[in-house]
Amino acid sequence: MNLETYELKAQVVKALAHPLRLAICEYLLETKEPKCVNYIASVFNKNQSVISKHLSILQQASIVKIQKEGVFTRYTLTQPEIIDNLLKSINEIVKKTAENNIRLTKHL
Amino acid sequence: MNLETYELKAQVVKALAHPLRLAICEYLLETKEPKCVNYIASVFNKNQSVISKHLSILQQASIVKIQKEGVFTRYTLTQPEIIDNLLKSINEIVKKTAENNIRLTKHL
DNA sequence: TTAATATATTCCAATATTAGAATATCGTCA
DNA sequence: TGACGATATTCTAATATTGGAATATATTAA
Repeated sequence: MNLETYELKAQVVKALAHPLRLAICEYLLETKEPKCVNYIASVFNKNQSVISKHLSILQQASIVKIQKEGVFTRYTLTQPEIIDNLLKSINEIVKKTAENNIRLTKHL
Repeated sequence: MNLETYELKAQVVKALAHPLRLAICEYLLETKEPKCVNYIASVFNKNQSVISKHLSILQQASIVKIQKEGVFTRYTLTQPEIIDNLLKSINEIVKKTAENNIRLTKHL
C-alpha cells in the first residue's frame, strides 16, 4: 500500500486524535440526534469557537456531517456504526493496557 | 465519562495519527513476526532514528511491545486483533468517504 | 580492550496544533 | 432595513510534532 493512502488514513486518525473530539464523537454516538454547536459547547463547557473548530476538523475528515436548519448547524456522525467500532477498539486497547499495568505492579 | 479517560484514549489515537506509524502497524500486522528497527527502516526507506522514534511512540501507547535479543530490539503488536479491527474501521471510513465523493461528483 | 553494529537519545529548525478573544458572516424576525 | 443570535473565521501566543544529523549507549566478537 502506497504512502498516499496512509496519508488519507492518517488524516482520519488525526481528526480523532484529541480528547475533546473523541468525547464529541462519543456524545454524538450516544444521543444519535444531530446537535448544534452551542449546545455541544454547553455540554462540554467550552468556548463556542473552540467547539466550532473541532467540529470543522471532524467534518473535514468526513467523520461528522452537518445539516443546516435556519440559524442552526446540526452535527451528526456520518458513519455511526464504524465510529462505534473504532471507539470500541480504542477502549479495548486502553483497558487491556491498564489491566496489564495492574498485573505487572501486583508483584511489587 | 470524564476528560482524563479521553486523554488516555487520545494518547492511543495520537500514537496512530501518522502515516508512517499506521504503515508500520499494518506491516507488523501482516508479517506477524517481530521486526528489528533497521529492518523496518529499510522496508520504508527511512532514517534509522526516525523509525526508532516512531516505534518508541507506538510503544509508549502500548500499541507495540519489544523483545530484546542480543543487539536487536524486535517490535511486535501488543494486541494484533484489536489493532486489526481498528485499522479496518479506519479503512472503512476512508473507503466510504471516497465512494461518497465519487457518487457526489457523478452529477457534474 | 577495541572495533563494529544496532538502537536510543539529543539537538535543532521547520511546521502543525491548540485555545481563546475578537471579528465576520449568515439567517431570522421585528 | 436593522438588531439579534448562531456559527465560522481570523489572529495570536503557547505548545507539540516532526525529520535528520550527530551523538550516546549497549551488545557482541575479535
